[in-house]
Amino acid sequence: MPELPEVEVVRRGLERWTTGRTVASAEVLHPRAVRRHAAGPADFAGRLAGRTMLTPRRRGKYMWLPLQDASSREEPGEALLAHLGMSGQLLIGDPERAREKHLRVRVEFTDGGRDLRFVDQRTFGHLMVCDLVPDAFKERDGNSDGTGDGTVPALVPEPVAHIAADPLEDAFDPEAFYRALRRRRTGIKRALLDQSLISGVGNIYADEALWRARLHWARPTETLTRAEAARVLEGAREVMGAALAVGGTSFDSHYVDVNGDSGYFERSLDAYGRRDEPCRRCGTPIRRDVFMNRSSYSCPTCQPRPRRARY
DNA sequence: AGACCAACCTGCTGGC
DNA sequence: TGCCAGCAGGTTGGTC
Repeated sequence: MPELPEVEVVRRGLERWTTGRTVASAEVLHPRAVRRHAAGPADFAGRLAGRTMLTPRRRGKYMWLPLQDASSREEPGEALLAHLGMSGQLLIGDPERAREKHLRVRVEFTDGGRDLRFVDQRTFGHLMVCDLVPDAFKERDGNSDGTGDGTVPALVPEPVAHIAADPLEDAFDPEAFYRALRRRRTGIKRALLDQSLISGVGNIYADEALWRARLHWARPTETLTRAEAARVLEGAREVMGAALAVGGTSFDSHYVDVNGDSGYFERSLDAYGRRDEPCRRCGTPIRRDVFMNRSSYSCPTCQPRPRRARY
């Protein structure tokens, strides 16, 4: 699914509903949902039982809940890590309600209240319990990413360590991003989707950021000027911030918050999904190109194809 | 090292 | 009606 805004919507819901609650038991209904948990489903469930969930964090499209032993005050060394993939949902609700068709993992709490469910039709998403390791960006601080208490987490889950900061974190370094772009020999959209360069941006918001920056998706990264790179970054920040403010983008019932409610940003999209509809700047019909077996939407007038294109 | 693609899944839609 | 191709917001592991 879900790109940064949609994941952040879910993170905020979890913050409200799971923080400080202790797990009674976890049930894995589909082993593929925890395939990245190397020790297997039983170990996954065993590591959750008796642990207390602390304030959820997020970087890019990953989110995680630090796990504290109920009897301990020590800093958490492990976290429940979640990636929603293409169709994953984390839902909070009455534990007695019917089981969803694609329910993969269910977590019950010692207070007997609302349970936490991982529902995922396509099973590209996953959950795992993993170690927290030092954050490559920890020397930076004072962020305002809206993901917590105003400080960059000193620790991140091991699988998150290899991805870059996301553009809504203060830990994100625009100058390093620009240098990385210039070093690459690829197209700007491919670079935007590369989570090791910038995290949180997916197919929708890449197209939206490029539309705002008036750049074609196949523009070679090594030819970007500093000003153009800044425009893309600013476009990404603005569009993801605006989407977050209205609950994210929901084309269908997959992309919902922890209560199952959809966001409203679809109507504000300027490029994505608007094939043949008029560009909101110049009126030219938006075109759709196939690239990497996925769609790219752009305005032929505002975003002319570069002479030297990179795919 | 960096670039690129196929693979991993289920379900829905549109064309024939 | 059935069947099949195409499409869907992501990441990885492998090849070159």
